[in-house]
Amino acid sequence: MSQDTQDKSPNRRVTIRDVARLAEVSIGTASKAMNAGGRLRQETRDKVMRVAKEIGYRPNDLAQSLHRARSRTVGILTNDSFGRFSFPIIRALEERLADQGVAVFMCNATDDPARERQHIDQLLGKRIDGLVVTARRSDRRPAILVGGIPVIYVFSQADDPDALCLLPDDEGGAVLASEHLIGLGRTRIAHITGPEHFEAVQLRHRGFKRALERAGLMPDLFLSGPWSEQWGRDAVAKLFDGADAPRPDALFCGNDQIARGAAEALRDRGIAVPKDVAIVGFDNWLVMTEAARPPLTSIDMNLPALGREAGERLLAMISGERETGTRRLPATLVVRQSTVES
Amino acid sequence: MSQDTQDKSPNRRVTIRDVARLAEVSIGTASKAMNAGGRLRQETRDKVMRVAKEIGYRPNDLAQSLHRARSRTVGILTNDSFGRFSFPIIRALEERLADQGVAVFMCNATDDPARERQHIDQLLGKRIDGLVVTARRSDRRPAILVGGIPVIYVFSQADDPDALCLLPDDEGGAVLASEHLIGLGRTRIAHITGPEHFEAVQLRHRGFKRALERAGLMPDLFLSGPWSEQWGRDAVAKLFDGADAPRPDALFCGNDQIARGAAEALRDRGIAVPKDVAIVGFDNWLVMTEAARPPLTSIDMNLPALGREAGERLLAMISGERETGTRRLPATLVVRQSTVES
DNA sequence: CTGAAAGCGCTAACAC
DNA sequence: GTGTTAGCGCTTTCAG
Repeated sequence: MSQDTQDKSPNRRVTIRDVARLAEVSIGTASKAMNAGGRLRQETRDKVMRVAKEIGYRPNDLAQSLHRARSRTVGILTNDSFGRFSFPIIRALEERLADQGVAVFMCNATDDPARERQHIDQLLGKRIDGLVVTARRSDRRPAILVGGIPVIYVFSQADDPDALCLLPDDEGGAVLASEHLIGLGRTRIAHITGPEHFEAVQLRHRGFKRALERAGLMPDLFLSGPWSEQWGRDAVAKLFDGADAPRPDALFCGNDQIARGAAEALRDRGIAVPKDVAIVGFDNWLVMTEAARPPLTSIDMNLPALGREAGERLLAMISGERETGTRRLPATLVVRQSTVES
Repeated sequence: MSQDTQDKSPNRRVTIRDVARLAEVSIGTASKAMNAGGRLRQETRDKVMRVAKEIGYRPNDLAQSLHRARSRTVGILTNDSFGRFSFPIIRALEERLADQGVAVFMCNATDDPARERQHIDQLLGKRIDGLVVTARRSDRRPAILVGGIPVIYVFSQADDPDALCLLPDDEGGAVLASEHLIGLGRTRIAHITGPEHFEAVQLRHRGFKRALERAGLMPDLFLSGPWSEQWGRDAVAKLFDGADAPRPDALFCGNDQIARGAAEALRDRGIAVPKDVAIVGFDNWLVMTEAARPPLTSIDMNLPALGREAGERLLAMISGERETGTRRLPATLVVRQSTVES
């Protein structure tokens, strides 16, 4: 019994030495047999493999890593406490790396620099081959200084021009949204969005202006506030309960929560969506877009694609390629009933 | 330049040998100095430490792990593709473990058994000291067979009685919700919830019945459907648009989405919440509870507490304690305006 | 109090 | 073809 609890490592302690002994070959031969390389009689190779499988041998990555100077391990440092944006990215990243046998350490720093440093130290101790940094907001952050290992910033930007940053194309997404509304024949389009200090807000605003100006429309309806449904409702009150200025016939919202709030507020006023007013959101957050009445057309930032790309670039950097600069990945328009009658 | 790119490991390759050489001591002495143990002249210890700091020495965890048979590393395997439930758990778990210098490998299996096996193999190769398994639903799953390392199931259950499973107390949460409504003087309480095959649905239903029966009320209003806002709206239609049976004066909903849909549907009908009908949701998902009109009273499963507890139990198991069985952690009631006028 | 040396599990270079 | 051996970086007896 106490034997039983102590001895709870049936196949963990199985070493290549054991395989070699049982297969009646040298330890070097056994090693060669396991790794595809090396000239070996097929017979010998087979015998070794068979024995290895039988006794449940599993090479010790730690020992391997010690030898090659690669741990096949990377770290991911996130500051998005809620996880809404980082989770899809991390998931796709992890998936992409797992395909190459690279495992991912997850660290959450919650915007605490001390915690962040502590995590990085720990990761360096574990000899990670690379590091991915994510954040809640895509505003600039101080670069992380780790001696010599590749770092990549996803959904986040470092203030170092040599850093590689991967971001969604906010401006392009805004153009997509605006042109969709313009294509629908709308001419009084308002942009209701989040706090102006977000770079994403500025970029989306710029895309909005660009699209409207190109179409000969005035991009004069711009409202900035918090990222909440309540703000969506309030903004609609401002736009529609006012005196006599011509009312908007379309809303491009900075996120889906604002869009949903706006949709509800219009509904409360008996204004028909999309007939009287069309709405486009941003994020394509299904719990919002699909539950809203009507379901919301929205811009998808393709976060999983961002995560996959990050994985690929990181692998490239680990194998020696040098990558720098800011790259933006395209967003996509997802049409639902808030712009097009079903 | 090419020198520069090649040589991008300023302090990664610094070994204890270098420290020893520069501090003019033997390598064994240097080691003793780094680790608190061992009898050493303070002077020597200080010199070693100083040199170590100067040249940016950081012990190689891989080498250490090879020696002790502990990697100070655990794996977490998740099947929650959306991340809504698992993220808070993982976050708290990671935090708890990081405090003890244990790093966490994150693996997402997305309910694919082959992928899951592959991940586990990889983790075993990395010699993790323990494994945490999470899932989207808290229904039973086949136990994971890993030779001898501690496994713990969080927000998920294995069909092995020897497994340690940590879950929220669904039944207790339902009692809390129901008693809150009963305490408000409501007598016709309906339970609108998710699909019956979820164990959580059954448990919450049981708690609901228990509380009502104890109060001498009839728990006869039970509606099961999908986990969506739409279902919340539909259920309200069934309950309130019907003929002449006395209408409910309170709704206990299986999650916050259903609760929000119900609140909206009541609003559409001009039924006052909480005056005419009080509503309690489940999950305390802020984007739902706070955006709803009125904001929703809800049951919080305390996911972070669950994650922390998982971390603690896992550490205990790693240091040899034996833990088995299913443990449920208490839920909490969070009161908002859907039950109590502000 | 400090140095020397064995060995954790594995790989790669070199003998045989 | 297969065996031997020297490390990867570190800790830990065991001598001195």
